[in-house]
Amino acid sequence: MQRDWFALVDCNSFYASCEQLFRPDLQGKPVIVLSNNDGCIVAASPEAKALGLTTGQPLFLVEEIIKANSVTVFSSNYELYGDISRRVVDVLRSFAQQLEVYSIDESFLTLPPLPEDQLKKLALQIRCAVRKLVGVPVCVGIAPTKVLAKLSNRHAKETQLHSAGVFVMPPNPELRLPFLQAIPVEKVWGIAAGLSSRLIKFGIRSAAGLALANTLLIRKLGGVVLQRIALELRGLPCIELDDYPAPRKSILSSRSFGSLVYNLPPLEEAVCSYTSRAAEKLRAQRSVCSAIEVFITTNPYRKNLPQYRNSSIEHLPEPASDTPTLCAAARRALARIWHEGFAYHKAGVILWGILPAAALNLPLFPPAISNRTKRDALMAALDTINRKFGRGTIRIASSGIQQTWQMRRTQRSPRYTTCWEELPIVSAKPYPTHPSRLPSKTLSPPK
DNA sequence: TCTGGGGTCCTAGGACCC
DNA sequence: TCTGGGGTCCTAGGACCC
Repeated sequence: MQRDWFALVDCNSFYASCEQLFRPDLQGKPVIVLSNNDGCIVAASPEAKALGLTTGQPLFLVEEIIKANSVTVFSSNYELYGDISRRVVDVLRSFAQQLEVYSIDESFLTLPPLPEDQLKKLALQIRCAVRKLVGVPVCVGIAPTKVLAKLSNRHAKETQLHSAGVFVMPPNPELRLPFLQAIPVEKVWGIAAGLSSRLIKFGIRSAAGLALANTLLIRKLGGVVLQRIALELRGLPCIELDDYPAPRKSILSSRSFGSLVYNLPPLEEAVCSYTSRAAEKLRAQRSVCSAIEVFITTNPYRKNLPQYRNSSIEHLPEPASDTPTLCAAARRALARIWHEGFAYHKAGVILWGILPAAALNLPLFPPAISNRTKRDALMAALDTINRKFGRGTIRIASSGIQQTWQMRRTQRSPRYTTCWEELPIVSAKPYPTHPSRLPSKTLSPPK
């Protein structure tokens, strides 16, 4: 029986593409997007990559390249990227039997068992549809397994000029072998520095080497995880499509501060603010949590300053999801670990012991209007208002007003598609009579 | 001066149970 | 005098992903 195929659709330099989408003047130019707090590069357009700018580089190390080449720099704008991502997924759904949103810029699709040429045609249609309906470029890799689809997509990206950004892995394993031989083992999905150095010690250097390696050796070097990867490389699907993601088992919210924090009050504000965000995510998946962990840390890169990091877990008397209860618990945990005399650089909270809210054991004879009912109603109202008018429209007072610890986002673009005040303005000019006088597009951010 | 944030899965080892 | 074997659950830590 012929099996379905897997397609991996991956947006090219996604965050940079989102920025270019509303700034046509930046098409074909070097653009980078920074991590939270404007710290590292998290996305670079192909033109920026050509200058040597890559994901993960700290900004301050590449300032000269940026200045010398007039690279356009953006702070991250997750409101925008999240919205564009949803639009891409909407388009992809119309092509897929099943779809798994793997990350903000990647989705796996299952496709029916079609001949190779038809698969390629379908891949081209997907690519064109996303480009036309949303506006961002994507590459499509198709293969019999997810691990091979990842490699296929990588190949499509690397050979975009003559592959048109799509690639279908040959169905015949023997024809795939030369392709796999050219791929270094550390480029395979699921194999990072630790595993690859162990594999290389045993002479397994390429994807083909891993596909053909002895099963016992694979098991010894990387357990069942590596074995699954090896089988997938041989074309045997072991990693299923996850089209109904389970609710999160832990929820983390953390940030580095815009500047170092020395005192307890601003640290409490930050912890309450992150707790509010985590609680919001918790309620969005209709769950409650049983414990909350708070962690704080100094800046590990500042070797000249005294270093300290610690965390503490506060167990709740009964599972909860309301912001005031969780904030109170978080502050108790923070009080246990805070020490004077350190320059704090980052804090965060993690919600543990997550259960469906519906599974809560309620008292046998609850009062007509319990405290829980009131809290649930209050939180539902708060979430509704914040969804409608923007995150943080209503927030708990202990998360602070000034928020001096807030992260830096000095170069953020407008939230073009999710905020009424920041909608792009398109200005039209009288149509010129001669083609040589066609104006460049004048889509511009609002002033 | 300046170095992100948010997850998952697996394994080993200990506690505990019958 | 003789003191097993097999299972589950939980947790911490590691490795990996984007």
